[in-house]
Amino acid sequence: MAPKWRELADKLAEQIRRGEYEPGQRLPQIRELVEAGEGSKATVHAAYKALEAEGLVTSSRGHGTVVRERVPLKRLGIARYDKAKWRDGDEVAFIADRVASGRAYRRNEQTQTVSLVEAPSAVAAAHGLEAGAPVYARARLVKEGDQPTHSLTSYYRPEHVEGTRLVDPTPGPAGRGGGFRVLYDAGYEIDHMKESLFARTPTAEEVRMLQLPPGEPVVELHRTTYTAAGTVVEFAIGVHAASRFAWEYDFKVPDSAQPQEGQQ
Amino acid sequence: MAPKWRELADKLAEQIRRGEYEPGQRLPQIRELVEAGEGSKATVHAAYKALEAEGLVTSSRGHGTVVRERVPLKRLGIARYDKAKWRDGDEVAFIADRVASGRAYRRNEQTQTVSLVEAPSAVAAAHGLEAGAPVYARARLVKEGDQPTHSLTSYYRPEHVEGTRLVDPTPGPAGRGGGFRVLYDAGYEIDHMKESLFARTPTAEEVRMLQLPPGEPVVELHRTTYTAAGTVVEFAIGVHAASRFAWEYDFKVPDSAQPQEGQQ
DNA sequence: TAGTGGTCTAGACCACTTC
DNA sequence: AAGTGGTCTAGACCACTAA
Repeated sequence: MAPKWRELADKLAEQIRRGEYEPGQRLPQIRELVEAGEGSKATVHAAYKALEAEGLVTSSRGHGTVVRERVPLKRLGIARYDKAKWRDGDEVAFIADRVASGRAYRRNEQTQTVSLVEAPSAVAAAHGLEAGAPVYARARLVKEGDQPTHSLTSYYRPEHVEGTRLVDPTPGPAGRGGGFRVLYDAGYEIDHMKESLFARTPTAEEVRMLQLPPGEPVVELHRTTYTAAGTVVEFAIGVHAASRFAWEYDFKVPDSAQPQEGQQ
Repeated sequence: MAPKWRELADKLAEQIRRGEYEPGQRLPQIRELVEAGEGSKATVHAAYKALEAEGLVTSSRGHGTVVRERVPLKRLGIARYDKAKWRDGDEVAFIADRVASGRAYRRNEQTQTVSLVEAPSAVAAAHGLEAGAPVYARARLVKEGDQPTHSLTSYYRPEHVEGTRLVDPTPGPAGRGGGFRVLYDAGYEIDHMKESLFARTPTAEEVRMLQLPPGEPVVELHRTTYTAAGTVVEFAIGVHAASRFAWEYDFKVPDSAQPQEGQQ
């Protein structure tokens, strides 16, 4: 026998899925359900909290508990890194995702801080440095309108970026073409990348910064960018609200018994 | 001012991170903290529940609340699909991950059911069929020892697999080489793939089936497999416990102004 | 100011594990 | 049987939102 709060949550979830409560609509007030005999206030509250953790509703004091909109995922393919965008065009590289998906660019949708820090171990490993070696960290919080969608922190070796716009701590994108363009102009043309992804529950700090609904997981993306010579010129860590993105990769089925073939 | 339960949870989380409580060790009993003046039982319980949702501890009745082990992520690269493994070798394709990471193969670590179903919309879209068209669904639950790690359901078009071992509903891997080998023998050699990933909170059913700790997210993987001619021969949906996997992809930075180059 | 969800208490009782 | 976390109640009070 499931606990009472679980049964109530399941009942409400079922009603939401059947469309009896539509996105944007309010669920019954907690006190109403208490009077209707669904349990004490704490019990009903536990059920509402479960629904919130499962991403079905959001609650706010003074307003009520409303059914969440189901926003379609933004699909991120590797085309967002197309050299033509940042090398030849006017686009700012790290808003390429948005451009690719047809959203308008608005100013000040990104805040940025640049600082010289001691490399955390993952960063040091990617750059082939010892832990604690000095690296430049360029952290930005990317928003879509008022809504933060992800944070992205790039780490650079000082000898690659000192004297460039990248270490100029002016808010906003690093000028035309963004960070990849700056590296290109400095003689470091990016050539290939490795992306590594995993999901986890957010820290309390991330919940605050990304304005995550309770229970929403995050996807952490580690991106290592190499020149043709194999030098790592950027290692970036992104933290994304899970419900807003999907990642897509195309590749040939490898065959270690055959020479490498062209990329899909 | 954060709620009392949040402050207590943060205090304990900090102690865990500092190593004052080591993995496997018990946290203080709820009643102890109540007596120590940390709040009422409900308050302390709320803090413990938050720690559990954040993946730091697991609680069980009669036993206590223990700090979780931090198991290293299994890294999944595309090498796990290497043709040499399933075409030439003895390995069963869908245990290739395990073999690659040095784990022994044990029998009966996989249950399997095969059935003819009406294609859900995502499946129909991938195969270029109309929703509701008949497809074979081969569902398995992959375990490592007693611990389920992910479920994987493959969808095939009937004309590709009828008469093969794939539609023989015997539990266990589909014989030497697994599903890709069966398709190969039937004249459908796989050539390239598309993988699409996103994270979400699990359904109640998935929590049960994958034995997920409360609050643990899942990663859903959609894998589309093509022949060289571009025919989709398999579309698979995997549901993975988030804390156990990371995915890795290598790729060239695309350049739409240049001809395609070799794959990294 | 009225109405909403959120927190907190004190205590009873339940369900599971371990001995 | 003893000890653990989990559920539940009844009610007080707090914090935020909207009219």
